[in-house]
Amino acid sequence: MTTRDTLPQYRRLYELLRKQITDGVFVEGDLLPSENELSTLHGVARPTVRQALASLVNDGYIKKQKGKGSIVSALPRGIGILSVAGTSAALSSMNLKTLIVVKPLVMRWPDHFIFSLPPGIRESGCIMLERIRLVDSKPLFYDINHLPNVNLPRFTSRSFENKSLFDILRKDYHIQVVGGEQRLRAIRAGKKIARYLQIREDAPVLHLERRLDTNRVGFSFYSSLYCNTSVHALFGTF
Amino acid sequence: MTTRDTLPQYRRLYELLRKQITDGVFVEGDLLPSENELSTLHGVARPTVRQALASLVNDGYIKKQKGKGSIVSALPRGIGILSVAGTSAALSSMNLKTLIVVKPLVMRWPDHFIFSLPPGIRESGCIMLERIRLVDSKPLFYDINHLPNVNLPRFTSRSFENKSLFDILRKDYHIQVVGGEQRLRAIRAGKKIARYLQIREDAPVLHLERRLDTNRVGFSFYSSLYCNTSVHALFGTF
DNA sequence: AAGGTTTACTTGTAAATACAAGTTATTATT
DNA sequence: AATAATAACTTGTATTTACAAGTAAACCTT
Repeated sequence: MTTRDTLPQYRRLYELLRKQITDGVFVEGDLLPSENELSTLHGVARPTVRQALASLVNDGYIKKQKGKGSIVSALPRGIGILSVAGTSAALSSMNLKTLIVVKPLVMRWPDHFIFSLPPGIRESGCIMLERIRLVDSKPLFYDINHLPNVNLPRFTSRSFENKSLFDILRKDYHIQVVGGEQRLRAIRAGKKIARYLQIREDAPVLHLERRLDTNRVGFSFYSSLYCNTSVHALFGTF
Repeated sequence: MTTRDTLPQYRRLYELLRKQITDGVFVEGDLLPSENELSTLHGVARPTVRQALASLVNDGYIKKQKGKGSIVSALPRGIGILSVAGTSAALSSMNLKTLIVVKPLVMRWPDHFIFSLPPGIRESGCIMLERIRLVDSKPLFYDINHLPNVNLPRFTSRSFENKSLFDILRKDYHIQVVGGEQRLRAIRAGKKIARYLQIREDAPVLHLERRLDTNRVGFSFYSSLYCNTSVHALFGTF
């Protein structure tokens, strides 16, 4: 059970301000109420307010300037690559469609997996999911995801059409990405990648491999993404 | 009026602990001294210690666990160019050399710069710096940096041999990167890039363009980096 | 010896207070 | 009217104090 009643005050203030920003109560360039104002407004001490604001800075919602105030940043935070968010969030403004290449499938972990697996994970196998993301009807990403096959009820029967894997994990399974590791390479497209992305063989392709760590201890999942960057660059803020 | 040339206490403690971690005084899995110990050791209050530790957490050097302590994380094994801080740490363990292609040079900003410049920056020109980084005597990346030519005394006469631009800005000018924007592409190496990186023309190359925002208002600098990822992948944690 | 309990640590949250330092609008001076 | 000084804000740094909550080892009890 989640302790929403016992949520720390600074966390509650963070959630409130975050919602106000995402809901458009404050827009880019706006100044938040000053720390003292927020302090009296919500009946907490200034250090508590500062703790909330520090989290907002950390997550890229605001920037602070000494002597001036807390300035709201641009909302469409294209995150994606460096921060903790999925690729769907980064592309929300675009005409994005998802094509399922391989539906969620329980299988054995690959023998030579790029990342080392935590103990006890390999035994129960993994769930694999392959998708192609289309932007303006042209294939842009091809991504392969591997998740530990532990305590994810009805996962394989879920629909992943035009849905963010991150969102499904967060909303339906209360799993949040809290960090991870990534490796980036520019490679030549092989036969398979060239076919999926509809590009020439040997065309340069971005290959991004990621381990996504979550709030569930020992639960990390893995993403291997191939991206045709000839038209769209991968874009991100951090 | 003399500007205070001393760092804030929490910054100084951050630098000290950071150095001890990168120097191997503390290795992965070690516990740092407790907050109270650090407090009495360095003669600062615990909130000040916590401020320093929070920065170390933010930069990925440690992880904190309630009831246990501050646990030193593993240093990035690859080329940690994607992390906001701690780039030099990743490189220090490797046989890294830097070759200056173009020494820091004051010039006009390029007419068609990839990023839009803040107001008042274009007028005073920019400092450009081109380098090639060699790992095990083989060129790995070629990077072009543009910095605003404002209030950076003696910058052009500094040595950048085997030194991180981030470190010099942070330590000598109190400029810290607080965020930014990046664009990633996989491209084919042109003549110039192929020569600099000693690879075949048309070989796939990673192109990373970044705007680095700092704690100094209006002071952003820019980096364009070409990387041969055939041997080493670009590595990052988040 | 094995098990649970206590105790002494650790970090997390929160408050009140103080002053430094940057920004901006107002006021006073020239 | 233009300029300089001032006042009234803002965030930044730092201390002290207090208690809550998680961890682990020492301690008892069985």
